[in-house]
Amino acid sequence: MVEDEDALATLLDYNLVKEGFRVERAADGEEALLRVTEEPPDLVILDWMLPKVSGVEVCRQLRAGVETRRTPVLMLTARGEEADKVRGLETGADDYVVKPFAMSELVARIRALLRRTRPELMDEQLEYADLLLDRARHRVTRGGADVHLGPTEYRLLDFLMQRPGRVFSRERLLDAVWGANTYVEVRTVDVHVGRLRKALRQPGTPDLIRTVRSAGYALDEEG
Amino acid sequence: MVEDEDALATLLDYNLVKEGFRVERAADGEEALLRVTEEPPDLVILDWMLPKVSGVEVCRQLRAGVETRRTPVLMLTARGEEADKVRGLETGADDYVVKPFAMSELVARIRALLRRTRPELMDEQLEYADLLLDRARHRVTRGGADVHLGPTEYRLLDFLMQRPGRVFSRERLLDAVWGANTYVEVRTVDVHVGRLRKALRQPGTPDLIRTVRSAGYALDEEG
DNA sequence: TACCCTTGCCGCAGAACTGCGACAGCTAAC
DNA sequence: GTTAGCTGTCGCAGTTCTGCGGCAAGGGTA
Repeated sequence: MVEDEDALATLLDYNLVKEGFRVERAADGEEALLRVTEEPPDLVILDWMLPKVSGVEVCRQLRAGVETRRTPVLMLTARGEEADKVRGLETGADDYVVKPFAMSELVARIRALLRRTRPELMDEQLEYADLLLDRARHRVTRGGADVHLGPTEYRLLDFLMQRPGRVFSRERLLDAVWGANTYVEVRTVDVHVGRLRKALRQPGTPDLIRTVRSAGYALDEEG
Repeated sequence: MVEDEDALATLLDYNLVKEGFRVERAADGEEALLRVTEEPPDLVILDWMLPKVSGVEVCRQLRAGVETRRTPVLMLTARGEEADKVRGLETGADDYVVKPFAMSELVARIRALLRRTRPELMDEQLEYADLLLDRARHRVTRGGADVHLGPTEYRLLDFLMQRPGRVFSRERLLDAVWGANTYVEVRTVDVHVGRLRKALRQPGTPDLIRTVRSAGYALDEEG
């Protein structure tokens, strides 16, 4: 999200996180361009009016970059404020929302955009080994058998299943699963990993969570 | 990092270390120039305003030195404080950040700069001979076979693989792998090199670590 | 060849790290 | 108001990892 107005940024962040998105904010166009190459996001929400580098310019540069060419961009504009131009989408944005807007509309448009451009992100099902996580039904099964998880364990597993094999530090997991601004003891991650393990445990099947000493955890067989 | 203000220096140190960087601090320009030739860093963070020798002058001298000519420099400036000059980059800095800044921006810029100048430092995978170190997965394989390493051996190998063939003194390895401010017996390096050797050892394959008598060790096939 | 410096490696005690059970506070539903 | 289900912490125990002393072997030199 590229938004210079703090109040709106906070509001967006709060609501999007609630909707299950992970949000990174840049306060101006310059920072945005930098961070985008640093860690390419799945979608960019871009305010039209920005300090330093305008939203339009940011968009243009995103379209010019090899890495970022296909990153979907959703523009935020004030009513009347060049709305027609944006409507023409000559800026290269994939969609736009006119301020003030209903949060539900924004979320709907984000979802639509992601579904169009990155269908795999919106997958209703995540799969790894004999694990299956059904987002729509909010259900997890292992080898066909139902697995009951608490909300936190569910989110933890969802996150791990997005990038199997990759090791995440406890801090990273806290950010991703608990949210960036939560004050929670780091070791708590251990406990929830433990609970997840226990819930997934079935006789004769291997532990799918690998502990990497002094580094973190990964969804991965064989340790 | 060259920064005279203790509070800021501490803050930077804390955050950069948290991001996985190794940080050395010099409190003024004179000390900076001394330390830089002594042990060339991968990147220099340089405050514009410094006692004794100004940041600009330090930068100029860095550019003049043979060893340090290509070292990336990131300048810290206060708003307005000659910001335009810096922007023009006539100082020779590769990038700059205006105080006050968000830590995330600084980190992003550091990463971007390093990726540009020293891509091998940021690689996700390091490779040498039949050795493969996957940073994301935190896994090491030799000839396809998994190798189990303790945390220290892992870091040691990571460091050696960044510059294969180059010889590092025990002191240098202590700094790089254990951290700058650790009090550890120098000979301890021997022990960990030994353990690393043992872990990497496989029947029929050569020892990839070369001992250079009275100098140190290198990742290198015996020659 | 004899001597001195350097390195490899073994074994150990202490430190560090992780898994797990226990527990109290909290929330939401009944 | 009660209860069942979750959460976040703590403390403990078991395991792994570390750093170091010591000694023998290896290398280089006079």
